[in-house]
Amino acid sequence: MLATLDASNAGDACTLVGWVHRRRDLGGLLFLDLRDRSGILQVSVGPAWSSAEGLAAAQGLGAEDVVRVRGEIALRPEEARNPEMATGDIEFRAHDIELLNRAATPPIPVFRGPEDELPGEDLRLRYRNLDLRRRELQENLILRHRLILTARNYFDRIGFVEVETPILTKPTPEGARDYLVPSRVHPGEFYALPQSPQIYKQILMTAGFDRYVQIARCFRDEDLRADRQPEFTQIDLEASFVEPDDILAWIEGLMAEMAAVAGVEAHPPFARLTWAEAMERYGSDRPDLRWDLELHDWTAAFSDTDAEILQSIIGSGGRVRGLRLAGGARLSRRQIEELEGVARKAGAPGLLWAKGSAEGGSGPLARWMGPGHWDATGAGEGDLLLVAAGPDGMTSPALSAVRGAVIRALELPKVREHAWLWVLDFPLFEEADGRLYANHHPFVLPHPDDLDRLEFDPLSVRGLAYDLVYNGSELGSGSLRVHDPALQRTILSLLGLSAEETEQKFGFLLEALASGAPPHGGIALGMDRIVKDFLGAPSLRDVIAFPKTTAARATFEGAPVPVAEGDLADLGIGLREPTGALKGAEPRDPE
RNA sequence: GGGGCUGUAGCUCAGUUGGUUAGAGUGCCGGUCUGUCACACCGGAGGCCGCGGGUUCGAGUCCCGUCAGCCCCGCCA
Repeated sequence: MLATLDASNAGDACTLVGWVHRRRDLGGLLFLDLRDRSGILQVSVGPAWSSAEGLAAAQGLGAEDVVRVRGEIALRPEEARNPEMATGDIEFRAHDIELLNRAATPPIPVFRGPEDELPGEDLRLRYRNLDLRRRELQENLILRHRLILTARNYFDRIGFVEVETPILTKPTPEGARDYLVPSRVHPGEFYALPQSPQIYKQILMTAGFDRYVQIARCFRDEDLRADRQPEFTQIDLEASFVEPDDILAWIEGLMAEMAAVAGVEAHPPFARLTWAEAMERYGSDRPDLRWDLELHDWTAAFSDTDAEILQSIIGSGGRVRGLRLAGGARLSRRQIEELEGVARKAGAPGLLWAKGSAEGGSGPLARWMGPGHWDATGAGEGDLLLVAAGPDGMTSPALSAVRGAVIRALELPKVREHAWLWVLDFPLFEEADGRLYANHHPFVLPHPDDLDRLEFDPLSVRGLAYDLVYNGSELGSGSLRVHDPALQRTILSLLGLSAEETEQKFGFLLEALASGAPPHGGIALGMDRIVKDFLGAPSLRDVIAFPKTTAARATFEGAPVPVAEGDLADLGIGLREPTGALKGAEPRDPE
């Protein structure tokens, strides 16, 4: 490894291999920066120590050529040392140079000068092998490797067994769209790629693998985001005879070890909020607690208001909630309008605001406010109130979005650099289109205190579920699971599944639960997000070797692609609109 | 499915109100150069202005459509 060499190696004769990173030809003297995974070492080529063939070979080299150099490690002359460079005290005096493989002039540069911008992301993905030669991406992937290794060692040490589960699985009726895989042997029938190993790991519990872990690849056919890829990696685990605190403690221990590897601070035990507290104080189920700004409920204070709009909202069960920003009055009208835009985008009809001033205040809300209201909100001169009124389902997401925006607008100081948080007791169900949906998935164990309300007030039932949140990013999600087949049937029927559907779709799970299933629970952590957030990288693409584009394409190899009619026929598949399926990705080198 | 931003030389970008022959840096090619390290200097090649249509005497520039990349909403049990 080139960059592990230093002055102590001076005088060593050896052979080095690597890529030509850059060439500086001074005429009589010529320098090559030789690169490998470890870094860069300067190779100097000159008539005093290089063969005529070596000189000639060096003159013909270009960026990214692969070479083998025979020579000797030497201390650089005092005045030619480069303190900016890890190997800047030494150089490699080449005797002979052998070109192992010529590189075409790279379409995107691997070398990046101090003021060079990165090439466009489309090109970086199209020529991913070149992009991956850059030190930054190499370090990201190496950190990822070390984090996975840390996790595997950690779980091995505390008695977990890694078990692989199938990639060809059964389609799931709820949740994300499945990637489907046609069966050749059974034309017209399909496997699905797993959205997670959820059911398999529960079945492993019934099989007696009481501590299971897997670095599992998962697939969801949904639209992408900067923090969402269609295939991703989870640290997936499940254990029998556990309480939530067991899982939380294990994960806190894991995160402390992984964070240490990445140079991130994580000091268990982590903060805990119930879901209800998180929604009340931050309007979000994954609040970023690097800032301590909280929402307030001023419904009581405004119950006597003359503002008809507030009166009618309060009268219909809505609440008046908002943020108080010390010194926020310095925000301009225009900046506040931008915050209103943020609130509207998050579903609020608007945002009421008031600036506190010596004259009594200004802004649309201020005209409805008397001294009692100012006292109740605690706002004084120079402060800003941002208020939303309505049902919690509207004000929470709106004010959460405003909270984030105003933190940026006012550049509020962080109270901590690394904010770890558990969010507990999520509702078991949510309601949409007049029916129930599982909030997390249908296997979450209801909170024992709420069990008696399951059938007549299901929306009030909490689950024994927990999310791990780091700096406002959801890193993991888990729960205790239902192990009683009767309870599981009840929950599936609440979700609208008939007895027949239940048997057809989940019969194998229910059968396993009826075979002597231990109480069990687990969690799944988003491996890609952990690496991304530990690095502070802007996108998951920076921590995945071969990511997909936002349109779920792999542009390096060019997937997906249309397939030949005959291949489809073998699978019993006919295309409805063959022309539509044939547009798009073209093979890269169609020879 | 919807909204937004971007697309000009291999790469990163500039290009005025629509007006002559579309520029810069870098890379590439050729040359000079013995201590460079973003080497320096001299010379050169390199353009379907993403693609298609429209408006106009005239379009890189305006309009419509489309493709690609990115960000967001929906979606992500």
